[in-house]
Amino acid sequence: MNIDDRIERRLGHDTGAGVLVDLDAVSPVSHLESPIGRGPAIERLLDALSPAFSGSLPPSTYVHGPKGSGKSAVVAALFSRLATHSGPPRAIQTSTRAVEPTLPGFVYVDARRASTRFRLYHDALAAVTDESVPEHGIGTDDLADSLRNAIDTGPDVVVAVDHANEPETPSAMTLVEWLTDVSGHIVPVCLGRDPPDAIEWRPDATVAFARYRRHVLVELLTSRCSTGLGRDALTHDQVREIGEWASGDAHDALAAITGAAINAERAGASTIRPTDLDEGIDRVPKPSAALGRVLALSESRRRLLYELVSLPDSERSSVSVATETIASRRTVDLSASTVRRVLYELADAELLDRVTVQQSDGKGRPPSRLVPRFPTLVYRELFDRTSRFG
DNA sequence: ACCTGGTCCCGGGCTCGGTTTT
DNA sequence: AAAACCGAGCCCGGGACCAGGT
Repeated sequence: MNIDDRIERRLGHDTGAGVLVDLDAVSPVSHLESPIGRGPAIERLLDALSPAFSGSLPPSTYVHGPKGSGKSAVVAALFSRLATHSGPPRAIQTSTRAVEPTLPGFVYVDARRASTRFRLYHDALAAVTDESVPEHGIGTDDLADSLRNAIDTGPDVVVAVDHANEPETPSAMTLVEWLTDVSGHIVPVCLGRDPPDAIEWRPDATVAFARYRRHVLVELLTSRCSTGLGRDALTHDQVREIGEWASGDAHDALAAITGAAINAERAGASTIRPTDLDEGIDRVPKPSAALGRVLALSESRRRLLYELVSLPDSERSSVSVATETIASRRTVDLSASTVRRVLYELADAELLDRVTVQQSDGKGRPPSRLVPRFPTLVYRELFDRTSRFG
């Protein structure tokens, strides 16, 4: 038993009696195999894809709706299930008897991790072949050729690309062009927050997601808490309070609950106390960026944000002060000038807010305070947990 | 005029798969 | 077969320049 395990045990992580039993079960960044309360939306998606079940190609489709409305959860779960029903990869294709019409392949990729042509082709190819795909050292066009070969020799492929039109991801239009440039046998399905008339791309079909209705969100939260938290860690009234506060955004609601549970856990409490809940809610800014966006950043940027949210307010009072202290940290190996540039980039990407302070000491343009725009408590915990293993 | 904060851009170097040479 | 080399994408560093204040 190593030291971390011992500490974990003292923290009650593996006793089963703790407040936070399974972080993944309540975390806003993990999705269930069977999403809760989105039956009608799943039906509408299946309606749109229905030509695939009778042997023809489904239309290109744009799935849209606000943050935390279940788009990713539903499409990821649905595509992963559909993939098990579509014909197995080419090798066995010839020996299978076609009892039912051959379904196209179904592939889900996340534009947050595949924001360049190279990465998009890489992830799509990795999903349709068993062979390993090089991460570096090969040209984008070579990768496109490999993808074309893989697709044109088998059944058509429906590729869902999640998180289009975010600050650090390409537009749906661009993603679709990248895919259709490779092969005419790819049907694109894009997911995004912008309404259909606000984007350039003209899909054949659209599927809209609405915010969770209050009682559906409460049902969702109750279900996830039942597996993720200790028994009676959260009262029904508390769940309702969160549901009320989150106004239909499952991401924010789960982030608040997870934060509250982390807080209670650290304090050694046996249930989530009102102060824990307040703290959990307090550490989810509104509006909040999706935690998944932060986690998709490169290692160096995640490290930088971790250091930033760990700073006391006084050291975040201006970009230059924050730059100086972060750059001097031993765990950060970026130069001060890069830290500064990245902080401005993150603010531009709306992961940080720059709040200009009006204090007239000194000359020059007044500095601005940096305020994180994502769930900081949960972020710190997730960062701590993942960085524990090298 | 002067100062500091903020934006934008690009050259260079790093890593790593593929290719050529030894 | 091994080693040297090449070129791909991507990240870092930093400088030029613009914006907004005294």
